[in-house]
Amino acid sequence: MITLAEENYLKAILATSLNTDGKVSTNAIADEIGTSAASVSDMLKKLQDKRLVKYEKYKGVILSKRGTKKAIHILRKHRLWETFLVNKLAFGWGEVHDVAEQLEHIKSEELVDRLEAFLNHPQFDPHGEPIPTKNGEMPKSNTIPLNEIKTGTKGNVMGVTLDEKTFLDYLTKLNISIGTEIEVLETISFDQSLSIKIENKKQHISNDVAKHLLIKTK
Amino acid sequence: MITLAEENYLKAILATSLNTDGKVSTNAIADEIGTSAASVSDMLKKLQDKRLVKYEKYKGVILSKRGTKKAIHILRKHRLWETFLVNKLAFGWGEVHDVAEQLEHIKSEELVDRLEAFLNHPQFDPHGEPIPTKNGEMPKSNTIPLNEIKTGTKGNVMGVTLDEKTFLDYLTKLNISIGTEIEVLETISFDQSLSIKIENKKQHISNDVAKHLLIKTK
DNA sequence: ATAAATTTTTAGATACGCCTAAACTTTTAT
DNA sequence: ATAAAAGTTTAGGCGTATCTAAAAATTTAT
Repeated sequence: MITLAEENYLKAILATSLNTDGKVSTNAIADEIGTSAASVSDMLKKLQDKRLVKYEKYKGVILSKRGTKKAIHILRKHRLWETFLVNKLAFGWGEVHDVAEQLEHIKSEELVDRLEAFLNHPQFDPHGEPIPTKNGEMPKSNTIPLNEIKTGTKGNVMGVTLDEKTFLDYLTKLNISIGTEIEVLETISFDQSLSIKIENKKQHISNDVAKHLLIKTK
Repeated sequence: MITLAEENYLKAILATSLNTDGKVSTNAIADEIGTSAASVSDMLKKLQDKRLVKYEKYKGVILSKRGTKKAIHILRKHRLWETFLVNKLAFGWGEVHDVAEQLEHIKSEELVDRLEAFLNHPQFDPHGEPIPTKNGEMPKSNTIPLNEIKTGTKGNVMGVTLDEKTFLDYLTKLNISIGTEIEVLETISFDQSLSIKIENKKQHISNDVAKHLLIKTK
């Protein structure tokens, strides 16, 4: 049996390895989880014993095949629940993370499969992140950040790459949500900020905002 | 903070006190939870310290006001989730209990309220049990067991009072589910068994089955 | 290349929740 | 009324997961 704490470690190792690509350090995991390096050391030994990670003292850790499968399954559940919360229960973008963090640990294959079907087999969650399939594959999306699309072209918001409440609240204020059509009218060369059109209304956003919006052009 | 184990004890004490009405014995709780009497003793002391129960050594335990509120809230979540699983995810009667037992511990007032609204404020769960309101009130239903209704009258199944897989599976076989209309044709005085009519088909059931079917007559 | 700084591990403690065995209360039977 | 039976609590121990402090290994700087 795999415990709740162990599941959180696997998830943290996966998340960290996606950023750094490769072996993950004890401290990086401690930061991600918000615990001490000592606790991480302890736990890595246990995960090693259960063959969920490959761990060498002082050298870092990577997920084993089994560990990767487990971690991706947790990620799958997390993103399906987030989709449920936003699409069915009308939660706001920023409010779902904590609840999904609890729901992702519910153990029932049947539940996950039925939930996925109930949501009509979504490929991406409300933040635009890919939802792993039952087999652990990641759907690839052909989106690009808004600040990289050509002036004069239109596209639809498919997701965001920043999960901060202040950012998501600002998007709501700008009337931007998943699916919103945006046209880039002009790019200011001075600060790379953008003039855009949403539902026939002209608006102006910083490059910093634009780069976190994933757009699918037609 | 109230732990998962503590929540399970509160739920068990509530469930047991509903059957026996009054003080609950250590052994009764141990049976309900499936643990030793010693563990129960331990835990009752902790719950006492947290003012969730009123406990006197060797004399039994009852829930405090705060404990009752907590326990009813857990029951509310359990029954709302069961309703979700059956009504939205098309789970069968017998399959939902274990999953609901996990879901009931998810902590988020917002989630519970939105879930309730999403389910259209149901008053009874798929087993016919009342779902406590946000204030902790229990909806009253005017149902009576099938073995107590007059011969020759009709009614609809509103719920069951036994939550055993073999029983629920047998009901499925008999074509009985929530809402099914049943007419009592005859009661056999020898063994109190019943001849009934469901969708124009005559069937015969034991008194033991009939007494666990809650009927609402028109 | 050696010392200093950083990172990581080990050691020792604590809280939770469970267990078994033994001791103690209460209830039941004679 | 007393002994036996049943029920309950205490004592001691175990596994999980966490912490702080100290030791060890690795990396960085001089």
